[in-house]
Amino acid sequence: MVDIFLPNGRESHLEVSEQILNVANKLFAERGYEGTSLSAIADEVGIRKPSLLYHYSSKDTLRQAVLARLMEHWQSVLPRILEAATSGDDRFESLVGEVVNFFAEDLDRARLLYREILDRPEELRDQMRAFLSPWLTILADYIRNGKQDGSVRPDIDPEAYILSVIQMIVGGLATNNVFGALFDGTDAPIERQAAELTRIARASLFTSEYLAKRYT
Amino acid sequence: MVDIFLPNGRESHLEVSEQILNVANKLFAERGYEGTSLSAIADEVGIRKPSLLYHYSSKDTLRQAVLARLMEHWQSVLPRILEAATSGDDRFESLVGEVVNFFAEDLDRARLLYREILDRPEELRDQMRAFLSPWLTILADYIRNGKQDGSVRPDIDPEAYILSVIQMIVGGLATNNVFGALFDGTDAPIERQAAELTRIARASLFTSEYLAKRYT
DNA sequence: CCTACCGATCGGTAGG
DNA sequence: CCTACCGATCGGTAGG
Repeated sequence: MVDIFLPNGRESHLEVSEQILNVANKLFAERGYEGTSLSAIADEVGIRKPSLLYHYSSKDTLRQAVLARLMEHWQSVLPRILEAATSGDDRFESLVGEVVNFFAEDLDRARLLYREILDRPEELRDQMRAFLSPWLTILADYIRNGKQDGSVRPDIDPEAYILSVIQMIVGGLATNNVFGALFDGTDAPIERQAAELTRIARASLFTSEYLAKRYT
Repeated sequence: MVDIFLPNGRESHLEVSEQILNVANKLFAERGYEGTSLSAIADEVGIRKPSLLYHYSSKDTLRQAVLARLMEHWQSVLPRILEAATSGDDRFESLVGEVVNFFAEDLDRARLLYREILDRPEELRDQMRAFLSPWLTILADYIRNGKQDGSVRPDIDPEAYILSVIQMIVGGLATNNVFGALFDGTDAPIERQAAELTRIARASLFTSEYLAKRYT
């Protein structure tokens, strides 16, 4: 824990093990796990590969640490997200907005998560179950209640809807630099895509009667 | 071009270069480009690595050939898709259905495409522009017309909507084995997810007035 | 935190 | 289509 200028030019006031985590997160997201060497990570941190292996005893250990930190971060914002979903005036916008913000504020989160899903589906399926199931159930029940009182469309498939919307948000942001580049203009495609994602999620959830009452 | 039993047990009646393409497509989709060695591909085909390099002079050449074949295949079904989009009675279902079918009939297509987008965004952005722009323009105009006659929701962002739906379909199918496993039951999650994706796309596009007239 | 080093595997070539 | 082989790089270890 020293304040020095690193070879890469950035001043550091972070523990080395945390710097390693940050660099690994970035490179794994950009180039993938198999496409990133331990030397490349060590270089960008400003240490040698054996020094890296002192902090994380293997490449797989480092990968798990990066993924675990993402999941912990996600869990730390979960209470706020769930509160947004079940109270307040514009709860739907708040809910989707919180999820969008979490991934939009660091697109590498979306890219890393998507890569892990493609690389290790069995492991991620278990992780997603652990970190998503609690509020998947809550939200699905919430949607079913909405069907009863007529605010939610009757032909919706609650679980499939929620998972599709999550996937649409994460995937849409992870691929924003490709799909967003197909827009006419060249300006601010993230906000534009995020806005349309929110609109799609809202319009496909609520009945027009409810929307007319709420949003006019 | 001989009919023999390969070491891997599958009878072959394909040109070797086509077998290589098939195996490479599968392994690139499953493990990624960096996670797949030329030896692994050659082994599964039943030849040696230098023989593979006779057909494709480098690993990158092979990657480009795999991607090119996917794009050509996509272009070959494009006319049918565009026809479905602009004629017939239930044109919307046909359009989305064709896109869903293309990727659902071989999930490795979706996985490969998504991996390429993450691995090489600049290259894929150009490819997507070439293979998507022609009908992105057509469909966007079509949606704008729908705004005029009241069949399409006025607050839609045509380009962002189309690209979001494409991403939702490709991403939803590429990650189906992970997200689909979170459903209650264990049966047929692809059809269930595909059905909900179609519903979301439809409900977020049309006005309720138009849907009431069309689907009752 | 480092230097020095390990066996294994990588993409690719020579030559037939 | 093969065997034999190349330099480079991989993840990881020994030892300080």
